[in-house]
Amino acid sequence: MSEFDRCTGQGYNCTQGQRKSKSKRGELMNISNIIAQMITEMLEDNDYTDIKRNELALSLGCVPSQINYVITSRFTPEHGYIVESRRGGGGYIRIHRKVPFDGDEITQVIKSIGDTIEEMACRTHIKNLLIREAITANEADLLLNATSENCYRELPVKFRDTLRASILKQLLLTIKKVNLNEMED
Amino acid sequence: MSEFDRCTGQGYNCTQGQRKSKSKRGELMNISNIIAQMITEMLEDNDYTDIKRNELALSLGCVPSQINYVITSRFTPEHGYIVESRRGGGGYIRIHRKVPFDGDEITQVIKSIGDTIEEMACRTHIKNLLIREAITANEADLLLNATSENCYRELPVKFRDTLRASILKQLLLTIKKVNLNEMED
DNA sequence: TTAATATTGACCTTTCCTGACCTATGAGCG
DNA sequence: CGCTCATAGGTCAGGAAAGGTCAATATTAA
Repeated sequence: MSEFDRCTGQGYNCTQGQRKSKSKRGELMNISNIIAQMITEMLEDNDYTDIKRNELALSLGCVPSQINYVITSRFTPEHGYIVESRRGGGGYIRIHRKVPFDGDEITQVIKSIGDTIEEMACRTHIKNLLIREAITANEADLLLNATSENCYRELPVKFRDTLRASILKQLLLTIKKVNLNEMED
Repeated sequence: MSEFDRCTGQGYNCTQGQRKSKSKRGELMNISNIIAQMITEMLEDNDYTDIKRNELALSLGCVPSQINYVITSRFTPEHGYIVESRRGGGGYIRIHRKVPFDGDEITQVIKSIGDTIEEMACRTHIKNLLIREAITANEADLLLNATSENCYRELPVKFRDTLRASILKQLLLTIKKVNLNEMED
């Protein structure tokens, strides 16, 4: 079972205040899973959901930073989510509906990229996507430039492949989302 | 806190986006946003609009200086606005919608970006380019995501703004090139 | 036991809101 | 004309209201 699969279960089961009960599928219902499920449910019928970090933490009886933990560990681009936020009065965390991961080329590439990727491997992925017409020539051009070693000159070598992977995944997910939106029109 | 208290999350109330709402993101309506929206609406049909600071503040139930706050934080030249004002009897604040310059806007932005740029300044540039129709909504989306702090998490803080600047410039160049190619078709 | 996950709290940054005090303009008066 | 005062808008520092980061610890899974 992948890490991702763990937070897609049915309704959470936290009846009698037992700190760690198990749901039907046997997932440990710790607070992180409960938070993840709440968010997942909120996203069922909406393009995005805004959460108020402090309020949610209060209502769940956890510290606010745990919300961040859940988001950074389970609502990542690899999982198909795009997250934005604002601080200050009236701040929020906005989580966009999961971009469906249905086995298309873009998804496969995103999933296959680990935490790091070299420039060459990156180019290969992009060219493949172009050949298979999963992305347009313009999109390929953007991706190639955004992940080109050129951009990373200022950065110590050891960070380059990490950043490249991160940006590539984020951009691919955005392209996919944009494509889906256009198909709906 | 008792163990029991931990599982009381169901009642949590959040604001949610409309499914398939493409136009406006549901902005949180604090007073600053209301003021900003009022000004924006007043500018929809006019090149400029005059506001009376004290009157407006009174009618909105906020202190006059909050009007200044909104103007200096959201109606800056970077956002595409020019503001003038007069004090004394019959004073006013006049907000102009900036006349689009006819040169190449993308180039101007690239030039204005130094070696580093923060996420917020970056967003402002991108939104401004979008407003001026120098880039498309999809391109803006890509740019926003490629420069989102999310991508740079793994990097030591000191490199983030440098890399962001580098990537933003590179992407803008690519977009510009693509635009030129398309004009030739 | 060891590695991965989860939880917590101290401290930080951004955004919003407020009020005290400052500056400019114009009208009226001596 | 020059002074004064009422009527505007301007500035700034401080506090409040959010969310973010990080590293230490605790718990669970392998």
